[in-house]
Amino acid sequence: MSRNAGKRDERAQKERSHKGGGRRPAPGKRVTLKDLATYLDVSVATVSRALSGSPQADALAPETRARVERAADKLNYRPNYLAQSLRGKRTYSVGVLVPEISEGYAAGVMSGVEGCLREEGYFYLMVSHRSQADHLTKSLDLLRDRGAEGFIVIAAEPERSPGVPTVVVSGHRPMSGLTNVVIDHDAAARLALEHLRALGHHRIAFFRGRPGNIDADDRWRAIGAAAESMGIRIDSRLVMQLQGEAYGEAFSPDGGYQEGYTYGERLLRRGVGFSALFAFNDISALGAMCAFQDQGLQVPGDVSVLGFDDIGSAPFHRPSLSTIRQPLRQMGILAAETLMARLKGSDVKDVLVVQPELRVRRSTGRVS
Amino acid sequence: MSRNAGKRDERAQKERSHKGGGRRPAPGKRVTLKDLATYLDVSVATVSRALSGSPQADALAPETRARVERAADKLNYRPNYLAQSLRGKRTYSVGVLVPEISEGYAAGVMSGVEGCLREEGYFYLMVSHRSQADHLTKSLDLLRDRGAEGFIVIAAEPERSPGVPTVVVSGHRPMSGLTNVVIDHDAAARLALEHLRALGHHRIAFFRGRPGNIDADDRWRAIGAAAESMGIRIDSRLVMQLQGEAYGEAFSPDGGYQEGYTYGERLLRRGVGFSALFAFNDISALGAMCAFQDQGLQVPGDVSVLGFDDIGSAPFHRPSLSTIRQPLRQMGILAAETLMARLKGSDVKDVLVVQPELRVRRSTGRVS
DNA sequence: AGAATCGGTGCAAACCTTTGCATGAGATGA
DNA sequence: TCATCTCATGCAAAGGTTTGCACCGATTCT
Repeated sequence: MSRNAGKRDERAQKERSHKGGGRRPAPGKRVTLKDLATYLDVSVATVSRALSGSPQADALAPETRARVERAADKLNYRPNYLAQSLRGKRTYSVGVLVPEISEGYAAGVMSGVEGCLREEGYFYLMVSHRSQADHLTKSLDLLRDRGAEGFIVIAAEPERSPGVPTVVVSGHRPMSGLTNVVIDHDAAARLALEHLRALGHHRIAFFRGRPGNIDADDRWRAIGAAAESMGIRIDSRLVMQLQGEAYGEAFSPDGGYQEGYTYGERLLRRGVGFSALFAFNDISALGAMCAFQDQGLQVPGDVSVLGFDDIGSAPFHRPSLSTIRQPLRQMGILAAETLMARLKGSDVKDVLVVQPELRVRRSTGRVS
Repeated sequence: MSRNAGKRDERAQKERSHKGGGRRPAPGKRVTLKDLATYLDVSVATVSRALSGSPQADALAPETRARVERAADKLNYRPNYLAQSLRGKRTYSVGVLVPEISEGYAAGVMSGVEGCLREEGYFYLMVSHRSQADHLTKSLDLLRDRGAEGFIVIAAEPERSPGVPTVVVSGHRPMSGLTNVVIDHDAAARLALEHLRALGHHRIAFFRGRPGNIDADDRWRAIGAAAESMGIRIDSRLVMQLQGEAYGEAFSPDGGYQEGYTYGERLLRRGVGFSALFAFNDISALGAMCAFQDQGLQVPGDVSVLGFDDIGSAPFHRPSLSTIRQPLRQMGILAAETLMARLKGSDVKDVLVVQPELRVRRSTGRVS
């Protein structure tokens, strides 16, 4: 059983002809360092060092190293990730928490996150929190148990600081060891209201985000502030509070459109005049736009509609949708980069603000 | 150093008052089985068994078990996933390969996959393959190294059988140890063409899927077969081949709309008359619809447009889009369930066929 | 009373890798 | 020729868990 030393020549021959001397491992199983070691008749330590690429490798005889590399290649050795991580205490994976996997906002952000993480050699475990706080908390624990070195949380706010570096996209609540990436809501509100005012709108209707939504309150506050500073009066009868049942048992991605449609109709039925609607997001804006059109109104002739987000289909509705663009992908990139920096121990800002942009299309027009 | 037996009473007292006797582990580090064992003055084996929930646990004295459970609770023990997996050779995670994370088709399927996997206690590692075969192959290897017990591949086809149970959504190529979930393309083609013929359309234009698309060839074949059997002639001048640069360096989710728009215009410029368009998917259909409208045509008065997929916004365009519905979410559920079954060793079908549905809305109408 | 049985625990190996320290052989210098 | 140094490699522990087997004391049967 014990390794017998001083068999260099014989061993070398074995390797060349590999006629079962240092017998090849059983076919089904994965090749381990030990397999390689017995095959080459060296110690596992040597094999590990040869393959590690670490400074330790330089201490080895170049020839040995080459032999090991050849063998590893030939036997198709693949390091055991679990063992490596267990030993090294690194997993190179992070957890990503999204509201719902097929949700537009999250998907946009993720398109940025994904590329960045991959470049850094990180993998991610994804879980949807469905905008439920307890769900989120539990998932964070589960993922940390699972070795997540950090988190990116999208459109939700952790109750308490997770034990590891974390970036929250659209987070507002400051917390230690955590970075919030937020859009400048005040700028967004100003952009929107100034655009509408420039077109002559005074009586503006609003869709407020549903209560659980992470952006809802802040944005609404910003709208209030901007309106006040611009001398625009907000008529509470023209403010519709979205409910967003979308995350219930039977989530359906088109729920948002339907809700916009419903609230659009309801708005008209109130009989309070308005010439423009500033919706909470594009989806509800588009739903409302359909409702208006179905009631025989012209958009933007009779009523202008302004969305928020700038989803992919916005230019391809008729009329095309004017909206406040959120640079979702860029926010994702920013989040991922920041998390990587945090993981490397660089210290980073506690809050990163990105700027919205006004996209003027055809759904907003001069008041008639 | 060796554990001294026969200290029951003393030990019990320690536990109650835990005045540092079985000293609590250092605060910063995670609590391990060993910590628990020294704290309680039993062996790690016992602690493991008490917490394992396995049949072994029944062999323990109920009192011991309760003591361990209390302690685990008090010290907030969390099992080390890496160690468990290393030992047990189970990781309870699977790999999911999507074309692009924010892509509509994949997102729809994922919404089904996600819920099912979570219920079974599985996590998933997601990677996007960007429709590139080499990318896919490498990712499969990487994920397998990472402990993925199985794969769900969406909208791509592995070159060779991955070593582990796999389900391919929209896969066509049969392979050992692999299940394909496909839509019934023949039924879809018949549904579409019969609908259009019933409305009096004879001259029908088509968008073919871009070359790399996994469904493109099969669907086109099915369309050809259906047309032939129905005596409908396909004019090659009315067939546009989408290119789908969407997955290039600068992927943008709205690329598909733009492409549909472009090809819609091009179709008109050819000057070959047609009364209906059957597009490869909803996105390109909607793009084309905009192009037609911008050229002053009425949809469906002058030309009918039929999509494929039934994306969430389809009912909320004007006119609302008639389309062949693909039950994406259901396909995702099916895929996940099948993978779970495979992992449990049940034997499952090699191919699962789901049925498309015709959704008649307002973009298709009687030929004038 | 002695033997067989059984219930409750502990020991130690195994999973695979990494790495500090030790060891051995050969080379160099005095 | 012997001590010293260097270079290449091996030993063994550690990381945390699970589990087959062995063990010990107590009960039960004859």
